[in-house]
Amino acid sequence: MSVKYKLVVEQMEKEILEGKYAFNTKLPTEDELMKKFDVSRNTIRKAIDILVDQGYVYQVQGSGIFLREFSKPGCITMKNMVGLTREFPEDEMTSKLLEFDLIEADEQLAAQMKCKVKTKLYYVKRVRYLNDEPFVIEESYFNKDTIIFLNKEICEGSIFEYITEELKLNIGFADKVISADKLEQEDATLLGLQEGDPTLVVENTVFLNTGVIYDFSREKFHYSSAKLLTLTTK
Amino acid sequence: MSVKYKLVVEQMEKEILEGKYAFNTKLPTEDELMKKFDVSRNTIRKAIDILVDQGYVYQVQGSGIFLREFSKPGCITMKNMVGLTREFPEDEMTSKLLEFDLIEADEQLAAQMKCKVKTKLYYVKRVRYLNDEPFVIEESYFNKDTIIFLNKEICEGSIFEYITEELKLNIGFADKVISADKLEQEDATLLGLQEGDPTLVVENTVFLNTGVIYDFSREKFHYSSAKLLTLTTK
DNA sequence: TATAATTTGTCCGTATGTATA
DNA sequence: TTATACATACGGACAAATTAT
Repeated sequence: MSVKYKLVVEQMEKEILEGKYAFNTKLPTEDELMKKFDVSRNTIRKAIDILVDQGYVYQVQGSGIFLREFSKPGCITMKNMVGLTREFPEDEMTSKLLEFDLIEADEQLAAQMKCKVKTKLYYVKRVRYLNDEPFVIEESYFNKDTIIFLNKEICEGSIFEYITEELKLNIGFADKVISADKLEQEDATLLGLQEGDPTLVVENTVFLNTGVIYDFSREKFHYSSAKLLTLTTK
Repeated sequence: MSVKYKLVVEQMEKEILEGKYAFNTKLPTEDELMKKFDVSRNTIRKAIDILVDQGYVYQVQGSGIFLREFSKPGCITMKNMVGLTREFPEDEMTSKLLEFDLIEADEQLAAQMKCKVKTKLYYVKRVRYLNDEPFVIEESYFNKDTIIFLNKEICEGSIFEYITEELKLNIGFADKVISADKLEQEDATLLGLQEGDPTLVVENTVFLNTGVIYDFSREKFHYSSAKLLTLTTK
């Protein structure tokens, strides 16, 4: 595991986060980066492409590579597939497992997860707290055909790590549908809000790299404390 | 303007939209695409990268290129910088100009647009209707230093086209911060909703390719008819 | 204002590694 | 195990946009 462009990305990301460059100032040119990392131009350009995609930098033809203002404070960046633990390094993120069950897919779930009706699914409901304040309610459905085993203990830790490290599955991509809605009584109570108050809803459909859906989840965020960030590039 | 990889993207996008391939089925291999379009492997890979980014296809090493289920019906894809006219080809999108003014930036706007207080800004407030139903309230601020001229007529057409075609400015990238909020009385009326009802809010900060902010806008969507879609790739 | 140098963008060819079928 | 197909990496050439002279 010594992919050159990834090493370049990691090193440059580190330098950027350490504050080595100021916003809208020039970074080293591609030529200089080639010499610095002793790799080809293609490798540098591949690494820069990733940094552009992640919103760290932008390039201007004929001019150079510039630092972009990134990470609006308190925002959850949507570029990550899953797991918001790392988004708030300064804050304390805890979670409480409310429900854990093995159920069968009804028609609606089967349609959303592109599986057959009555397919066995693990159902997990959690509330996550940011500095002891309720932040998001999370309901997940995992297809048992792919996630062959799950239990409460795993759900109280990191499901993501279990899937990638233990089951050695390769997560590929995800769809996220974002909307707003009125809270029902039960969810409102969990978030410390009133029935009918707004909530920011994110529905995730998560695929393995093979195109198989293994997870569908619905997150209901506390409307006044959650902000999502997406970056677009040309 | 005959950039090869863009021609490949356009042609493949066309074939995909015409339904030439079924979901999760294999597309031609990179090798076959090279021959079909008579270009190098790098050019094919660059084109495929874009199609992957747009959510059309995914690649599996050693296996092939597969069609991904894209475009959830009725969703606004966030991959586009600006302009939702094209998102609803089947439906009729109209808009009404509510306010047009030349104002001066207060402290908050100056901070958001990274300009000096009292910088001249064009202020535009519109409501947009989807099939005659109110869909979104849009408030935009354009920095007059960059957008040197704007009038009501332009605002009633496509501001985006005016900026790119007439002013020949090169739009580079955008930040989008998504949240949910309670509607105030005035906005609720415009959307045909009640005060206190939810709204899906998107705040856009739009940059030229040089890193200069020329536009800040806030969109308040009708909570029950608007859904945003973001796609993540590894 | 015009020209040259700099810097990124596009495109080609080749070789080898790695995952999948 | 072998063949296929995508992933990584190198090199070179020229075009286009910006910046410096």
